Amino acid sequence: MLARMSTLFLRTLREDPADAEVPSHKLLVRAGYIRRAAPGIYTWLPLGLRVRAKIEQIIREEMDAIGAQEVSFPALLPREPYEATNRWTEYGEGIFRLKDRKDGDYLLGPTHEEMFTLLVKDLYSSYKDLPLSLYQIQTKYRDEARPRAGLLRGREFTMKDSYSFDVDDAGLDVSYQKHRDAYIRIFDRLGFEYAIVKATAGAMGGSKSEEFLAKAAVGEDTYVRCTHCDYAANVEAVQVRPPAPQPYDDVPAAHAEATPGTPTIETLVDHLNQAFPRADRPWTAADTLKNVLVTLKHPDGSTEPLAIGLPGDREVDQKRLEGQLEPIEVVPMDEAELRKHPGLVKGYIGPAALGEKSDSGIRYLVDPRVVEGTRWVTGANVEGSHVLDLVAGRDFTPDGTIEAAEVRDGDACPNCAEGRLESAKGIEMGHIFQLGRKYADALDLKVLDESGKLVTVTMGSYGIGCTRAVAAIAEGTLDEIGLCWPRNVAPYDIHLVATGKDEAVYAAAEQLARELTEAGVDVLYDDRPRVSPGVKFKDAELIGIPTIVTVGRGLADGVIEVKDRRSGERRDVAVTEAAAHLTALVNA
RNA sequence: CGGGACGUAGCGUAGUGGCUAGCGCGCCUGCUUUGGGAGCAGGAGACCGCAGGUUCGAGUCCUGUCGUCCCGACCA
Repeated sequence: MLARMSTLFLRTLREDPADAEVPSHKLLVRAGYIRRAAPGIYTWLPLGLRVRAKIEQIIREEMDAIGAQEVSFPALLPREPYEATNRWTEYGEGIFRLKDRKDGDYLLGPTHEEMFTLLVKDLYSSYKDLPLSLYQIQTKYRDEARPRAGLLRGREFTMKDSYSFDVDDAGLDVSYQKHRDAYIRIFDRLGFEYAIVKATAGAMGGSKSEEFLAKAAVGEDTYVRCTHCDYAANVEAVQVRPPAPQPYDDVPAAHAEATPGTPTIETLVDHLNQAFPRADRPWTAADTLKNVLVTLKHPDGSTEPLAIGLPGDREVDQKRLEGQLEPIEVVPMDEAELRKHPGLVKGYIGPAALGEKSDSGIRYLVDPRVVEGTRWVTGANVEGSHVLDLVAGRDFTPDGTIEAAEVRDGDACPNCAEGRLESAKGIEMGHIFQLGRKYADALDLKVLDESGKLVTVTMGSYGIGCTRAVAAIAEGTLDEIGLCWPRNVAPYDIHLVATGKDEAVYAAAEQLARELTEAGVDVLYDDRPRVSPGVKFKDAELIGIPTIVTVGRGLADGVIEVKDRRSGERRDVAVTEAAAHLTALVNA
């Protein structure tokens, strides 16, 4: 494949677009890969389309290699399948809905679990047909509240989504592992740094789930990894390891004390240290039990109050909380709602007024660190009063535990004894789930087993954001002067620049381009006759093809210049050797 | 949905209520130039986001609306 800059549909921009903030977004627009068409919706220009196609091809090859078969569903979908799984409602405003001329409901597919499930149900009915893995690379639509960072979070994007179908859990484990292995090969080939982390299942439902995160400062996901073992998890999925129950025989009975003017943890700790100083160590926020009230909003519109008890030195992490409650939304309880529970005194709420068996009847869940025997200072449910020496399991019993507290750097690793957690940001590039039987149940996908009995199929779901991958790879590889593609995804193998106005230069460059193309090397040839060398070099660096070859003043000495875009290293190569040298370089 | 910033030519921008809305990049024509975003000369290109309003007069002031970016909320 040979493309000529003189005719390529491309216009590079000298300045950053004003509406872009993230480096990959700026450069993809400046270098002429994409153009914004609408909020979160992009037009793909020739260069961008080639990168996307290369990424998709790598994904395709690795999916085919594990025996997954490619299909293609429509993007425009009827309402009914999504009704059966309740996602027409659960997805809320996140999906684009439309009507046909007969007033029938349609949607632009945000994901295709239902369609795959129904297709398999249509065609297969025996355990002998399984296992089966199907995939598609297709455009998805999600009406994001806030599209951002160019391609990183768009409202239209392409995704490879695949689904496995197995007759039992052991089979699902195998299918999951095959996909996991394929993903590792895919992301290795795509050429960027990533981490595999434990994840929550989110709106997809299901149990076991892992994410592939590209390491990036602009990433929207925060994950932690252990300094000691190989534990890694999205913060949403971190499960705190509860400490052992503590003996409390020598703890005095709980006693309420006057703590006037202490509605916040900070004021309370100050007061404790002044009024009730301890001999061994000062009071800290970690000695207090903070009770936070939230309102749960169910997809059907109903609401429910929830109280969360956690150590006073930790904030509630709403993402973590919602990750476990999905599709329920969580909002802080407002004043009006709080007033409906007269037993609750803002700033002085304590466990005595909480719990399903209490007067308030509000479900009370605590952080896993609040184990039996731990002693706390907490609200006495009276203005200006707190209870000291309140012992979990002795003086109060919560309705259960919940992972709602923020995860912090330095927290103990849930997996090993020694390790500490440290956090980093990442871009979610891939997500694999064991869905289990959620969709098969809802849509009645069953097969006959060996004994002629109907069994529900168990499924896995596996996604890779292709358009997001374009941005994430760009983000992870770019430098101060432009894009800098890994060889496997670069739009062309060689950027060939002819400088000057000497006819011989263009003739030599033309011949080299031809030789390379015949050897199967993709060449972007800058043949623009009246453009100055500086412009050509800047454009080449901006566009970011890994090898830049210049035919110019060296030609008189029989050499061309070969420059590595990333390292900037350059070397002269004899014209006569050039085609062979470059072909070997590209295929290395 | 809340907070902030902002909408002027393809891109980046200037513009105390007052002449024909200015500049740079890019684009077109001609001549010169050709190893680091060239020079000179001449051109084309803008219902100043949209809709109302105030005013003798609005890019400029007011109201509304749409849209963009950032932070938060939300979300593979």
